[in-house]
Amino acid sequence: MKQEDSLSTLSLAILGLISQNPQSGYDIRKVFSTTPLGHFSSSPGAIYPALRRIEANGWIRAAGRREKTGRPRTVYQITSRGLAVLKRHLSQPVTRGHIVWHMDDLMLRFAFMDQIVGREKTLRFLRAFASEIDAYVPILRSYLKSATDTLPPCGRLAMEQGIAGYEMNVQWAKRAAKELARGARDSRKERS
Amino acid sequence: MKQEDSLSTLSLAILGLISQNPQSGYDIRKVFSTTPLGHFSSSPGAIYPALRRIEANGWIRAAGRREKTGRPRTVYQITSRGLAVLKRHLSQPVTRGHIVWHMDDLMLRFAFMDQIVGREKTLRFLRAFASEIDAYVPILRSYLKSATDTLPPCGRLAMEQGIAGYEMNVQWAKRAAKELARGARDSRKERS
DNA sequence: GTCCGCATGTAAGGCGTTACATGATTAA
DNA sequence: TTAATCATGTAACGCCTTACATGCGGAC
Repeated sequence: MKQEDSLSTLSLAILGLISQNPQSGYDIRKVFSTTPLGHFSSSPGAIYPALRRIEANGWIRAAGRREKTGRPRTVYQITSRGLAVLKRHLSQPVTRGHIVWHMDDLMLRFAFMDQIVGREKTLRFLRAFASEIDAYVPILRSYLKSATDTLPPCGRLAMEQGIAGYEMNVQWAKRAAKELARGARDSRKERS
Repeated sequence: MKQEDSLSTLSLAILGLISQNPQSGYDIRKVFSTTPLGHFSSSPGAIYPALRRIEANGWIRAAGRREKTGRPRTVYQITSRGLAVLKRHLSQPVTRGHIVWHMDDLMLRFAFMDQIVGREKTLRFLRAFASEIDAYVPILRSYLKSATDTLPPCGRLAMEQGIAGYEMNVQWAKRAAKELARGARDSRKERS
């Protein structure tokens, strides 16, 4: 037993990819090693055991070996339980803890969110993301101000880099929300 | 045997802190849990074993238990071998691999660099950092352009966030280099 | 004398890394 | 046939996480 709703970052990436379309371990490795999503593992020693774990939890299942072309592959597809877990994970609220310690997980959630839980929730996510950071940045700033005398110059600059990163994320999230909202309006228009 | 020159991120953080001034595991935990450097562990199960490993490598040594006030502490100080390892790690060239997979290590290196290997090398580091990213961003952009049709909208936006982060880092590095160079000039003037 | 905070630790488990191993298929 | 590529795996190791344990000191 275990299998709570919690997903490691790698499991999230794999489950998200498989949810988009069924694929094999090799396919996933290629995505990780050839696309910029590949700030991930991509090593067989990470991927295949992870697939086993996810399968053991009943979140994916092997759907037929081998293609017509020849070499045996194992293509996995997501199960309904897997989809439920993914949805739950993607629906988690954005907390300060996520902002500070799990930014990578947040971005991954965002990347899959639209297709799994819909545009509406994605927009809410972006707003929560931006406002959590907005609340956090002043704290960092005030720490920086209070420590600026005791900090070595490079320590201060390193902190400024961190703050600049957070501010960039706020700007990005606002822009992204605008674009996605516009996209939603457009597609409503198209449908009508 | 092992103990090559490679330092895990946590080891680097700990060794760097101890190099600045001798301190105990508890001190380090406080730094990690109370300052924004604390996107690190801070849990005893991480810190104390790490201190043991570092000590076993001969990079730090316990320098007297207990303060005058009472409670027994174990204060560590860096050894000459530890300083050599730290210097070697901080002197590594900046590669694309570091940019993509180990940005946290790079920033940590930067934070300690000034005091350990000097202003000159720190400036060289910042320039190399900026130019490695400058060379990488166009690759990301061209990938984005080529994949923009097949990517879901959120996938594209997530990639844009990554690119924006890299560009922010370039700007930051240039500004930081300017400030540090100015600081160097000023202190030369003061000395004269 | 009890309770809380300081300071250090340990044990079990999970997971990623590196490196090696294995078969099967296609191209030369 | 040999080599290269596809596709999947395994074993050893390192290290972090979580959770629990322990002893001492000061405050009331």
